[in-house]
Amino acid sequence: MAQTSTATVSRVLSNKPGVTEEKRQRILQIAQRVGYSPNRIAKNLSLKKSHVFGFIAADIRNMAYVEFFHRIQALAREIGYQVHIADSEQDVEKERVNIGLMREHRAEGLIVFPVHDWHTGSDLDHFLQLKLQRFPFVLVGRAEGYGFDSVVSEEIPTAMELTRHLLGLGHRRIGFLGAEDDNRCIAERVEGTRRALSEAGLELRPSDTIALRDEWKDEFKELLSRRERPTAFVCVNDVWAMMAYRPIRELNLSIPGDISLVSFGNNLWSEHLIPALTTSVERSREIAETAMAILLRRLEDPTVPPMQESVGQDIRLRESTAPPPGNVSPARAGGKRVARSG
Amino acid sequence: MAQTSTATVSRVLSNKPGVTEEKRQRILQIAQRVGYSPNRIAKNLSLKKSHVFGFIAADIRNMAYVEFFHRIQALAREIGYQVHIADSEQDVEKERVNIGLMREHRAEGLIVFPVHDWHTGSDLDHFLQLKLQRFPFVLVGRAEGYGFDSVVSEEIPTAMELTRHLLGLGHRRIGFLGAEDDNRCIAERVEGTRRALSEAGLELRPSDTIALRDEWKDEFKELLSRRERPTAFVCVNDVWAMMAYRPIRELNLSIPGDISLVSFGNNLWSEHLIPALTTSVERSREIAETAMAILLRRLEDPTVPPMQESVGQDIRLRESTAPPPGNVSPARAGGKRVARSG
DNA sequence: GAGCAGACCGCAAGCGCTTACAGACGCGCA
DNA sequence: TGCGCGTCTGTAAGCGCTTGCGGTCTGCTC
Repeated sequence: MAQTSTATVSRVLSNKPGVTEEKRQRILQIAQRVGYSPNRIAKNLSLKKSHVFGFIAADIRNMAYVEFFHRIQALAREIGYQVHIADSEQDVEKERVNIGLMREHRAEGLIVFPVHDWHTGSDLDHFLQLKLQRFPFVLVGRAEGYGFDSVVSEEIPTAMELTRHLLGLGHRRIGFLGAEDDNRCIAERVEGTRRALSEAGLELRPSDTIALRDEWKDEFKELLSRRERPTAFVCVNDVWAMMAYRPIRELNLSIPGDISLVSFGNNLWSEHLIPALTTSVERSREIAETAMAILLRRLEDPTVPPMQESVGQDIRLRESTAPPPGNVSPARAGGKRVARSG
Repeated sequence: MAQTSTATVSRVLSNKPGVTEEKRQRILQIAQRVGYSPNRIAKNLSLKKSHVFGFIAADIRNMAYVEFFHRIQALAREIGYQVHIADSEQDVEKERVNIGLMREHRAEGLIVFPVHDWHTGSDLDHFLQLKLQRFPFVLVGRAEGYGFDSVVSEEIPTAMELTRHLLGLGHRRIGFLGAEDDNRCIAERVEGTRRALSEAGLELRPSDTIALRDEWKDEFKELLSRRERPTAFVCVNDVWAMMAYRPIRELNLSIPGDISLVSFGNNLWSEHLIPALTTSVERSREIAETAMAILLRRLEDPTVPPMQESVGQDIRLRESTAPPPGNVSPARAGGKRVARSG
């Protein structure tokens, strides 16, 4: 307090009207001089608003989040919000306490990548409770059947599109790398592959499906060594695809000469692989923006019905796909693929 | 307030002694029943402690942070702290406002990856000011000459070790990929390479040094096409290394047959490349732990002299290095490299 | 010159918690 | 019975801000 009341100071520092220009300047100057920094904690307490959103990640180390988080963060900042981040480390229990913590910090809304996608038993109690209490939150990455606000990436259509690309090149036997049952997202990728195949009167054979397991590499090599084997694989993500390069090479098979590979979830390196990998790419930025939009909408009107959005993925055609050996695709006449994209 | 004063309630909810067991139980039960969630904001205000550390990243999208951040976060949580994260987006001005915001939120300490490593002009004013005000903060990733608390990754020794590995294989002309002058970390990598070479009586020729520029790829190919050319390159990071694979391949040269490649900063995919890349790997976890330790130390005793730690990097020998063509290394008798590691 | 609107400004209450302090109570002892 | 002491509990004053309300002052109108 320099020469005036705290009320006046408060008014100038919050840009409220009703203060003489002269006083305003004087106060600002003093504030500047003494290096005054307003106490947000007190401000928030007083305003009964925290200006905080919570972001709860199932596993923060999954880089897939970085772009997403970056965008959320930027959007939040634009409207003067901070985002608190918490890591569930793939543990439902931690997820639960994270939610509790966020509430203690009076986060005004939550954006969460849940640990589980197929909720069994009590795994979703905490979300149901949130919903019950009208606490604004949006689930991302995993669709839900409980009327939660959510945004997901379209897995089935993407899988179908990738598979159709292979079918279009002339492949007739297509396998799947990295299947898992208890993960909805992955299950959907398998499902999409299956559907596209069955559209073409083909099927995804169980024996052509390699699941996540320690011995996958041996199984895979064994599969590749058979006389009758797939000429292309859909990989569940590009880490799997990348891992597949080596056994294929070790069997003296070539990509895409003998085996074509497509995968999900473009990471920035997949274009640098040799051959560059054909992948889908999640529109993280758009997902983030959608999630934020939903949250804000919910905030301004808690009564709107559940919002469930899905955003598509883009396909990047690169070098890892070509017609199967001994076959010339209807579309192209052999030779080296030149498609490129970033 | 159920049947007692707020003071008593406060005491039980903060696990303070001096409350009859009976009352304690009753209060806990009521709290449970009404789903009471303490207001951290008020608590912090009252305690005059925020229980918050700030983490300011130069560019959050740089995945190199994920492991680091994860660890910081975990450590902070263990002692009941939250960490607020801010993104400077490679912009000093944003860095400045981020610091301001953190102070408004009364963060008790800051961990920052500064935007610039070689501070010029006013780029470090804000840090000097922090130091002046005894505000606890630690700079990471970039060494400083101003007596700031800091922890860095050892670049020069690592570069020397990588280069010595190449020298040990018999390489006599070694180039550098991705040089940059105005970045300390990169400059140190160049410097380390240079030193190791001069130890061996060799030099790093300017013409063998490819800098970050749009035309780097053409320059690189031109260099590779000369009769006299390097037989190995040190790459400034593994994205560069990965990008180098292609032009080398396009010239029908092989890795490591014709050209050996080593690089810095192992990302999880570099082992999946074909051939797998020999790289160094930052001990992110250790860096995080060191940074946190320094911060805590400073917190408990603001007067200790500046702490500057450096943590080493590990070298992962993989497949991208071999003796130069027409040469048999003293250590090994040709053939295929089998070194492997994760 | 009295009355009044409007612009400024300060008082003080209040945000939800903590905690120093003092009161109430039970106990043992002289 | 009276006193001192230790234990438990409530009162109230803050923490640093916002803001409704009422007071003061200026300048205008009639």
